[in-house]
Amino acid sequence: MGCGEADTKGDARRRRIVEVARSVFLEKGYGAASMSAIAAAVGGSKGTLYVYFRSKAELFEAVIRQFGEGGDLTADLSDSRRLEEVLTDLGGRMLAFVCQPETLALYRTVIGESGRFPELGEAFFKAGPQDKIARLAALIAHRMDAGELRRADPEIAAHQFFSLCRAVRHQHMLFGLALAPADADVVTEAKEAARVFLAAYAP
Amino acid sequence: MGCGEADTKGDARRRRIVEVARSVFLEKGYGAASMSAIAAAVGGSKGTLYVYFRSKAELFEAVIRQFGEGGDLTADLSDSRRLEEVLTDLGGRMLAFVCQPETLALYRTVIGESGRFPELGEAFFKAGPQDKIARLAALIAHRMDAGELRRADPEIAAHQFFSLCRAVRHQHMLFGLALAPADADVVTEAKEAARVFLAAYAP
Amino acid sequence: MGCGEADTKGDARRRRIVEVARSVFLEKGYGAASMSAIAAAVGGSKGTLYVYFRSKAELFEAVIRQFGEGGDLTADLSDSRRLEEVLTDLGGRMLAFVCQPETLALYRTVIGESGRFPELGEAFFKAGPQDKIARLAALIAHRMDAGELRRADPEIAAHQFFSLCRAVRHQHMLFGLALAPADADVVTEAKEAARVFLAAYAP
Amino acid sequence: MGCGEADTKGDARRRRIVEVARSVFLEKGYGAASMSAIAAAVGGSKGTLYVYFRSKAELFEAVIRQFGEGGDLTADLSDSRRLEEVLTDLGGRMLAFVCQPETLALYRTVIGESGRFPELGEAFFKAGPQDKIARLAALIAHRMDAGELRRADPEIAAHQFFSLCRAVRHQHMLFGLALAPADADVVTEAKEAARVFLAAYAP
DNA sequence: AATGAATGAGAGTTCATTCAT
DNA sequence: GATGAATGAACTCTCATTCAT
Repeated sequence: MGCGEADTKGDARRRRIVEVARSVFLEKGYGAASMSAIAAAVGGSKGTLYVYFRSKAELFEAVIRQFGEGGDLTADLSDSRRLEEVLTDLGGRMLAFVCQPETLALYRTVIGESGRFPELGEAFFKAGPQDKIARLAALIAHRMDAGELRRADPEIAAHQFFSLCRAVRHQHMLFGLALAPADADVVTEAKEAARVFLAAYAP
Repeated sequence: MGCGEADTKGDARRRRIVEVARSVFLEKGYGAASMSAIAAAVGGSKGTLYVYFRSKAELFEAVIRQFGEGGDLTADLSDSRRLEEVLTDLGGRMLAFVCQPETLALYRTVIGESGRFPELGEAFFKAGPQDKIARLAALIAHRMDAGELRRADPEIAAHQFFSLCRAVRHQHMLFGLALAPADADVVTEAKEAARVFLAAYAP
Repeated sequence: MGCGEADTKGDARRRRIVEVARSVFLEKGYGAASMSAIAAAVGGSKGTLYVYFRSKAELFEAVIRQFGEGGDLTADLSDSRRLEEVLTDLGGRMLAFVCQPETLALYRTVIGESGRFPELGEAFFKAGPQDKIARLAALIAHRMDAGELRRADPEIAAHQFFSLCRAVRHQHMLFGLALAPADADVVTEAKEAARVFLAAYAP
Repeated sequence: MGCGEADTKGDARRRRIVEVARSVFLEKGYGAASMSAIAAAVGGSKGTLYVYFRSKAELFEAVIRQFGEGGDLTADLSDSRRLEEVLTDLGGRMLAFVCQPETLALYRTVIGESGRFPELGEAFFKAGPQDKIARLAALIAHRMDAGELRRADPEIAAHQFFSLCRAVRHQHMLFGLALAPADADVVTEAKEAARVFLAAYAP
């Protein structure tokens, strides 16, 4: 009453639903996750889910949107370390994030449903990968300006760097062919990606 | 009976079922594809499907296994063109293949279900991508032997090259953010991948 | 508080609910009209409906009861016009009223639910048709006394006249086979009903 | 096997479903009759209903269509009795039929849903009342030709006669205000209708 | 008096699967 | 081998109703 912000009670409930739904969706996939199962996991009734979300698809979307915030991958423009170090660091963190079981499960689910839910793939991409790519691209552009990198389209370059990071391990994991990497493996792969990238973009 | 090889009639039926099921699975995804729909598309009865496959999952697996054969991506070791040309050609063909709507749909479906069907992801990977990577690795090894490329792990290099090819367009398509590329776009992207790759692996 | 008659504020609210509920019930029918929809149309919350009415059925009943007041069909005993004219006039007004979309919708709804809500059919009939029939019967009795009509049961005669008015057009409309009649059609049908009636009851 | 007509087994099941569904629909009305209840009454599973009918609405329609066949109301053109007798007989049979509880329940249900299922009202009317009216109109036309009735539109006349038959008792029953009539009451009302009708159409 | 979050039963419908023919 | 009718469980979603605030 008289407070500045909000409907905190309802919001808390809503947040809790999204959180629980996330774990169910990621474990079972969109199709196999039932609203009953989610309601049971939340500890409420099915009807309540529909008080907060108009449909299963809408709940799923909320899960996806909330997920984009994960993975703190700030690329600091003023970072003064040698570029190789910066890229290895950034690539390593990104790779460790996307190899986490939960992230991987989400990635799989979103890709699996993108054909039928086009807005969903878009929402996920914009909430997650796009942002990270944009920040890396800004860093790359910065270093191009500084003469440390050959001039080229920084966004394409950013895509390439991230793809190189995910070229082996993550690709295998996507298909269930590899387990989560140890920290050392992540660094090795990021380093290798940085090496290829820097050779190609040396000024 | 009395023939040398096979139960040809039953085999033909089986093949037809797999073929039809593929199109249904790819269009709707595993969860949303119903056995009824498949039976109707085959032109037979639902019961018949169960004569050939013990369950929906088994039929799905058969579909995946049969799929690996697509995409003629032979990398000819004796190809005498300059490596840049060979890579651009090969990368372009690979990219064009994986951007086809059907291939993309399969890719999505397999990735989407890999968490729940681990053997399936493996079966797909082995029947498809692995083979192509192995052939490219052989080519790369050959050129390393010839001194055209710096010595390194040829399999990792192969993964990197394919990842570079798929870095932008295919990545976007996976999430439904881009339409299928024109032929020229494919070539451009393959060329760019070859450029980065060759810079990194110059002897 | 402190006023002579009533809880006027609550009464106003109650009246408003009934009014809004009517339109919803008539549009959707009893079964398909949801309390949510009614609450939304009223602009209040679902809970409020239950403050004024113990159940959906009770609200429905209130709607029906309030409806009888429609249709100004006074039959003036002292009307000195020729009986044919009076009947045509009266029959025409009645027919026009019952062919109105809202009246028709109510009629359908009440009839549809009369099997399960017997008090409801009765309430409607008494609030609506019965009254009109009684007034017509009084008029007919008056004219019988005056020797203008053969002596007979005036109530049966009244029923017959109204049934004759509704014999064709309204009957078709009930089943969705005809649209609302133009004014001229109404007059024609009322005139025909008066003709048959007068021939049968000529003294 | 090798028989001339039909799929008798499936047809029998289908007929049984329609028959059972009819009793449930008439007892509860369309909205309140659930597919579960119908399945239970049939003694099968809900899924089976959907083998024979694509939806609840379609099953309902089948019920209505099958109902039209009821009520043997042949009007024999060569009937040589006096017209009054013929009409009393015919009107009485019609009235007895429409006052049967089951017929009345159907009538109510169809009218109640006609606003939302316009094709349904039409289907019912064409399968039932229309036919009876047409036959009576033919009889009336025949007697007009014979000079026994004043010349006029025979179809309107037929509507009027049936409406006169239903003017009192049936009208009350529709709203749950009267019980089913005894046989004698039916005859009385039919006779009265015939009297009014003949007075109006005397040559 | 008014709210609106919460409920749980039950709606119509679809499905993978079975089995007698 | 092929069928297709039958099943019953599970699905998403809606509803009338209640109750703490």
